[in-house]
Amino acid sequence: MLYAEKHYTVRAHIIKAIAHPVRLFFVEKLAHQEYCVRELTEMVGFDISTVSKHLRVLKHAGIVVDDKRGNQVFYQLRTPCILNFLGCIEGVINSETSTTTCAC
Amino acid sequence: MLYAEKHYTVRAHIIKAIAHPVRLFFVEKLAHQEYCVRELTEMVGFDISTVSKHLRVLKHAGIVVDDKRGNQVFYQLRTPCILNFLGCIEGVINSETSTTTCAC
DNA sequence: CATCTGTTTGGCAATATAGCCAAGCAGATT
DNA sequence: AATCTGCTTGGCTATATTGCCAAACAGATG
Repeated sequence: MLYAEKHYTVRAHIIKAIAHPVRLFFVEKLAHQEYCVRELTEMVGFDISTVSKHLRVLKHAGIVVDDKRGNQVFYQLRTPCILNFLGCIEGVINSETSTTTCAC
Repeated sequence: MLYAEKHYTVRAHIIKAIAHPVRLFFVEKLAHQEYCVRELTEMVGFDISTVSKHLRVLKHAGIVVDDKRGNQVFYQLRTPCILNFLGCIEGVINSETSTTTCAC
């Protein structure tokens, strides 16, 4: 058996963190500038507790960092290279033929 | 609200397809050569029905293609750029400081 | 200190996911 | 046709995820 489960579990955990519409949106927003929880909440229209939990998932995965200033918590993308990955997803969406190559 | 839910749902669906240890392993294996279901099953040690369902998830997401030859079904990576994405995940794992840049 | 804003946490219900087994289907082979 | 191998599908249980509400907590401000 060639399958090193732990190796792939670690990586899958990180990928899973961005495998949700709201969290994916946050990753893109937080790539350009930092936002506090309330601002992000207004953007997506979910309950603030839901947003807080999504941000915790991203933080735990090492994708974003938080910075508490006053009574606000600002989140920011920690690993900008995640964006390149997202370009790759566009390739999957746009490719029509089999075994297509894409921009990234 | 700036959040275009459908746009992100489509992309999250694709990412979710590779956000599982076994499927991530398959993506890497199938990038180098095609394998049939039985071969992949032997590699991971799960029930063949479980493996078949994982492959269906990858296929539905447009990440792999299948090719039936005789009574075997061969799977192959359809969008090799997915591999670049995985390099990015290594960056997340290895980065210690905040807002790190990585290779990709 | 009381209160207001901003955030997190706990708990719950609804839904989705992952694994196995059993059964079904499709080509091969005899 | 019977059977064998290879794969998929259906069904089930266990677990994980996602959303909300309510409550708790932390700084700010009055």
